[in-house]
Amino acid sequence: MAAASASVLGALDPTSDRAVFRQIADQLREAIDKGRFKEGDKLPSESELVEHYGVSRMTVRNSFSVLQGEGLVVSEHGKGVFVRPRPPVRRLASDRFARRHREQGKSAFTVEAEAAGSRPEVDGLEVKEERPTQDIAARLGGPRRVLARRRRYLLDGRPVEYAVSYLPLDLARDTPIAQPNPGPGGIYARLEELGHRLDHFDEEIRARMPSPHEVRTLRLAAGVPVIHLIRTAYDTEGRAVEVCDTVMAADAYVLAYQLPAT
Amino acid sequence: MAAASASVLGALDPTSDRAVFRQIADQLREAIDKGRFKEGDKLPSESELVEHYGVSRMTVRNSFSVLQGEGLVVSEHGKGVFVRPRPPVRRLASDRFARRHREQGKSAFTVEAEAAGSRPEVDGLEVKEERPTQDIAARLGGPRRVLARRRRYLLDGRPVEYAVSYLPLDLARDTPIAQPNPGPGGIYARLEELGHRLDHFDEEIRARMPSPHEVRTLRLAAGVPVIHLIRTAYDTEGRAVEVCDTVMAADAYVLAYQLPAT
DNA sequence: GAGTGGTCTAGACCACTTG
DNA sequence: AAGTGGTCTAGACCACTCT
Repeated sequence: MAAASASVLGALDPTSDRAVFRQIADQLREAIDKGRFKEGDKLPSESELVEHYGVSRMTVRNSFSVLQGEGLVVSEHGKGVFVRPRPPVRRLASDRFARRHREQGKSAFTVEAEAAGSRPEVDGLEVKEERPTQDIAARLGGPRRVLARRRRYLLDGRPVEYAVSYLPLDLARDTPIAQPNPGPGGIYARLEELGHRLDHFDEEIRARMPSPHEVRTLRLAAGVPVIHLIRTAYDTEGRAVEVCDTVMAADAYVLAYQLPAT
Repeated sequence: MAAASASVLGALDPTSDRAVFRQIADQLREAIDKGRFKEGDKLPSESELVEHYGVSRMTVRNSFSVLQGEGLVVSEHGKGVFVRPRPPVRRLASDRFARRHREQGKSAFTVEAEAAGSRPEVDGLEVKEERPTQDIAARLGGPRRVLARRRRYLLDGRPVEYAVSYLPLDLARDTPIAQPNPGPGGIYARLEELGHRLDHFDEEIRARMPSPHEVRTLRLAAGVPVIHLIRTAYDTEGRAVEVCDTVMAADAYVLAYQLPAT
C-alpha cells in the first residue's frame, strides 16, 4: 500500500537550489495536476513520504502546508491529506435582481438553489437597530441609525455566504422590513410597496483571505479566499435605500455581469 | 529595543485548549487590528518572541505562517516580518468599456492610471496564432484557430494584471488586431471599424489562490488571492468576437458594476 | 490498537541584510 | 560581525479516526 501510493512520485534533485520541501510540493502538485491524484483522493501519508524521500517529518509537513496555502489539498485529522474536492458552484446572474424575480413567494436564493437541485437553508437570522460604521453611513447618505438584517446562507448543509443588509432606520422602522420574515419578494418588494421604486444597484467586488471569524462562519478550508461584495440599492429618486455587505466562500461562486458597450 | 516592541503583547494562557502558536498569532493579529503595529511596521523578531513567550522558534514561526496565510504580514529574508502594506487599489468602473472611452489615442489602462497619478506600463506583449482550449473555443462559437494577445500590466513598476485576449482567427488575421500595437482605441475600436459594432460584454468573476506561475508573474505576496475575470465581447449580431482572460492581483483591484433593477 | 495528522522542543547550518 | 529569516533534523507526546 504505502509504496504503491507514493510510487507515482519521483526522486529529489540534491544538486538543485530549490528547497527540498518545495521539490516535494512540486512533485505532489504535478501529480495532482496530471490527474494521478484526483479530487477527494488521499495523498500518501506523512510517514510514507518521509520514507519515500528520506527526509524528516517536518519537511514533509512543510510541503503539505505549501499545497494547503494554494488551496490544492485539505488535511483531515486522523484520516489523511486529500485533494480538495471542488464543490458545485453557484452562479449569480446579472439579472438576479430583475423585478420579475421578486414576484414570487420565495426568496431568490431559495428559488434558484432548488432549480439547481440543491437544498437551500437560511440560518442565524438576526434583525437589530444599530449605529452604522462610517463606511456604511456614507453609502446610505449619513443616517444616525440603521436597521441591520444578518443571515447566513447554506447549500446542502454547507455555509456559502454571510450577508448583512443595512437600511436607514427612518425608512425601515415599524415596517415589515423590520420583521424577521419580511414576506414574499423579500425586502426589495417591501421597499417598493413603501414607495421606493428601485432604480439600480451598485456593486463593489473585492477578494481577500478570510478573517478567523469568517473561516468559522463559512467553515472555510485552508487556501480558500472570500469574495467581498458590497451592494447599494438606489430608488428612482437617487436615494440609497439599502446597503448589503456580503462575504462569500470564493470556491462556491461565480459572479456574472453584463456590461453595455454603449 | 527587543523588549519594547514585544511589550505590547500579553502572556499565554497555559490552561487554554488553543494551541500555543494560535494564541501567539491571535495576540499579534489583535495588535495589528488595534493599530499597535501599523502598515509596514516591523513585528518583533522571531528570537524576541521566543524569549517573550518562552517557546521554541518553530512555534513562533508557525504563528507567523498563520498570519501570512491570512495575508496580514509578509516576511523579508534578513530584515524581518512586516505588517503587509495595502497598495493603492485600482477601481474598474462599470462604464469602463463605454464607447466614448475608446475615442482617445491611449489605452483605457494608460489613461485611467495616469488620471489616478500612477505610472502605467505594459510589458511582455505577445501576439500568436493558436489552437484554442475547449473552454475558449466554446465561448467564441467554436473556431479552430484563434489569435491570442498576451500582455502584463504594471502600476508604478508593480505587476497587477496578466491578460490574454482571444479572437477568432478568421476575424483577426491580416488586420491591425494582429499587430503588436493595434492603434488608438485598442482592438475594440478596430473591431468596430471592421464592421463588428459592439453590443455588450459578459463578465464572469471568480477568486482563488494563485498558481505558482501566477505568483511569479504578478510577484504576489503570501496570502494574496487572484481575481479571475473572463470577459466575452458580443457584436450587435450576437456573435462572440473576443474573449479576454484576465488574472488580477486581488489586493490591487476593486471591481464596480451597475445592475438595472428592471 | 494501529495509523493518521497536530503540536512542540532544541538544536543545527545557511542565506540575506544592515551597520 | 551581528541580526534576521529560511531550511532541516530527530526526536516527543497528543488527538482523532478507523476497525
